[in-house]
Amino acid sequence: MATRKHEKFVNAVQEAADQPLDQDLLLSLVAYNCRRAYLAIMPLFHERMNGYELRAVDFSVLCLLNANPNITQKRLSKAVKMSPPNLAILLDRLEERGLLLRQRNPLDKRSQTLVLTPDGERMAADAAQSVSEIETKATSALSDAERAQLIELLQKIFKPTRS
Amino acid sequence: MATRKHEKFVNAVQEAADQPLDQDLLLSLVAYNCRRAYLAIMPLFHERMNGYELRAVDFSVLCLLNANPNITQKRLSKAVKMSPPNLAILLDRLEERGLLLRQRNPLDKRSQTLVLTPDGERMAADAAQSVSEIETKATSALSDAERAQLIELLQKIFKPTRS
DNA sequence: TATTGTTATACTCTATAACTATA
DNA sequence: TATAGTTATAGAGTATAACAATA
Repeated sequence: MATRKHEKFVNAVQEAADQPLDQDLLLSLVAYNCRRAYLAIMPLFHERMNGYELRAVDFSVLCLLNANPNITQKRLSKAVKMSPPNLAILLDRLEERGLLLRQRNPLDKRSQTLVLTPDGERMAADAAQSVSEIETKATSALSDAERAQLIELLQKIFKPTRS
Repeated sequence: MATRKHEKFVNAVQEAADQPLDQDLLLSLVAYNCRRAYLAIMPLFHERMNGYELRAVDFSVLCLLNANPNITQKRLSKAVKMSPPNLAILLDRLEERGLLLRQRNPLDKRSQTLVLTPDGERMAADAAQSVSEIETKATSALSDAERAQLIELLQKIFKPTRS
């Protein structure tokens, strides 16, 4: 009967509403947990980086250029996994803000080399300090040893094993 | 002199080109490593999920509805961290494909409850099996114990500590 | 002919405002 | 009045094709 069926449905809906959400399958997947942890940290990151008007990629670029002055856009593009067209406009913005300089590569005039300006270096250092504080806060549930091990395990996934 | 300065620049560029990229700072950040590991796994995921015509979110939705039949869109929306407008069109697509059913909630006619169809359940099960295989492959550099510990450490970051 | 970087453009994702129907 | 869901739309992020300059 339709009423019988409907009664069953009402019960099922009521039970679903009372039950806590079962996420066991997703929570057993490494990728899903990586994403969740990342999404948990990033709001703190964004909040702090707003003060510098930097997005995550912008921060990555500043860090890489600070540690690797005079590399080409090509190498930077590969490092930040950003396509050359999209990197170009990111660099336009940072250059307009006086944070970096594009110079024609004297060894191969097709390419351009990148260096931070003194302002860029200062911002890279300041932002890195802030990010380090955020990291500590965001991973406060972990001991130093756990944090180190977490990073080691994550790197096993994406770092090529030299053997 | 300009030539002297230029010579220095040429040397700096040459040296930068010879040097391997220094990414130490970024690699010391948990969030960065989470993202890198995630990005390393996802291409495998996408490749396999193309066979089912499912994106990551679609897979999450199928998993959650399989484990939690008859929950409302509201609860699902929160679980997958997707805004109601965006979830609506995702559900439209899955419903059109005959994978799920939207039913008016008899206990509160403003809301709708969601259930997978038999086809939806089958696809959820098949896709979950595939994803489990991908996970094994993508994390093959880790022992079972390491994999379990990695997940535990990640969850410490985003799971609320009940204390 | 191949490569670096740019411009233009399209596509996907995500976010927000305004509406409807129920409560 | 407030809430669940939808529609419409705008914005950010990402991807691709075509071009200029150089190798």
